[in-house]
Amino acid sequence: MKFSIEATAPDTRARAASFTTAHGTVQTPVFMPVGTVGSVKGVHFRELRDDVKAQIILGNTYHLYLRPGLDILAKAGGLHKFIGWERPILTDSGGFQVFSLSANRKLKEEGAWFKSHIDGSKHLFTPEGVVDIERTIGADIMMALDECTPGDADRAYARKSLDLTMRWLERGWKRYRETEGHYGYYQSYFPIVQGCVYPDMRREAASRIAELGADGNAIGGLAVGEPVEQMYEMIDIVNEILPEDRPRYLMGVGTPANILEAIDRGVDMMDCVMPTRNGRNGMIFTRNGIMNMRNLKWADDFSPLDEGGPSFVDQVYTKAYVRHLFVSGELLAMQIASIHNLAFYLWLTSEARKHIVAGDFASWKKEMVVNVTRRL
RNA sequence: GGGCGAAUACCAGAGUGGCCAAAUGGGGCAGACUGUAAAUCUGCUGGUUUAUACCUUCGGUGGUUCGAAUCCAUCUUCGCCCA
Repeated sequence: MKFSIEATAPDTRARAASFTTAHGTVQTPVFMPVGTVGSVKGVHFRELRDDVKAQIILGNTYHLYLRPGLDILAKAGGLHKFIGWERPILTDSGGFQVFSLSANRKLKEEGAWFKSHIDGSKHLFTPEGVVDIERTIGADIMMALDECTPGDADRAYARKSLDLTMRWLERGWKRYRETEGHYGYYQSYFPIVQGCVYPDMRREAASRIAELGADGNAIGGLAVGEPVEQMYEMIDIVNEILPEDRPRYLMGVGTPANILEAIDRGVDMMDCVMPTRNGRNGMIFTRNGIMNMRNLKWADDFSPLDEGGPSFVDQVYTKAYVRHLFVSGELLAMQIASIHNLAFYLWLTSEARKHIVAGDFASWKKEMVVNVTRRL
């Protein structure tokens, strides 16, 4: 994977860069829409590409493995062909499901046993097996299998969890190095720094991962219950160590303000379900603040959803109409909100990039964090 | 003209002497959501700025009773049936 830095912002770790995969080049900082089961919920690819301007999207190994299953994905020629998305795809390993489906899984040295949420069947996810699955999916960026440690874990648990994640990483990395893509193109493999909220563990994990020399490196296990200031502290600590000449991916984060703070601390890639999930639930993020579209106050507000916003839905639809759609439970409400929020997130990261290049990122960020946090 | 039945909070609809400010559903209002088991979940929804507290409510009026949404009388309205 080719990674090149075009500019760095003074007094911060923020940088404008780009990396190139077999399915194209991605300009960073970048927000990556989440398409767990091979679909960014409610958003057509034409909208995703032309309106949202998504450069790369996520898929999920656990979900895709269960459905449609590897046979179908292999027959289709990989996920890109199956879903009709020609740009880069990153797959999460199932490590987050170790966290979010904790009631339905059991961790062993060999790997993570899951009880399928669909039919109750049992499945073993090993670090090696996950590489194999991600090879079959054909993701441009494959994530290592990890345990996403809860943010409130005590030291003892975090220690045990990190050690397991690191042992899994060695195994997954080995399998990655011994195998090749099934479809004739190169795939990257990103390790994930864990260590909960403990600086020493984070440093240790980051150091060991830095030595691996992977195409890019990820920070996981954040925004999972710990205070936001602790999250920022961990990002700082880890990014001090992770190599500067490789993309850094902060997994699963976050709010618009989180994203700006992460970029400030040297993060290049981010993903989160927030713009789509919260969008479906009526929340609209804008550069002027956050709106709950179900609120009565929008009932007769006929101004555009987000005047001057980056998406066509921002100009075409009024707040009053979008509120009406949400209150009425219309599908269109969720589509509009998802398109808007994703377009806003992508706008936010591309705007951050512009200001990094222009050299005024720090002041722009400071003001923008206040704006995007406001409740309208 | 006669007979029967029904009237409960924004709506629908339980409740048939005290545990009823009144089930449940809908609607309404607000909140949550961070590598998606989420078009989901949680609160509130008579008034008193807080309430395990008080006040006002179950078509109207008048009774019975220590106590009535619940029993009695009567009126009103609506529905069904017979003329």
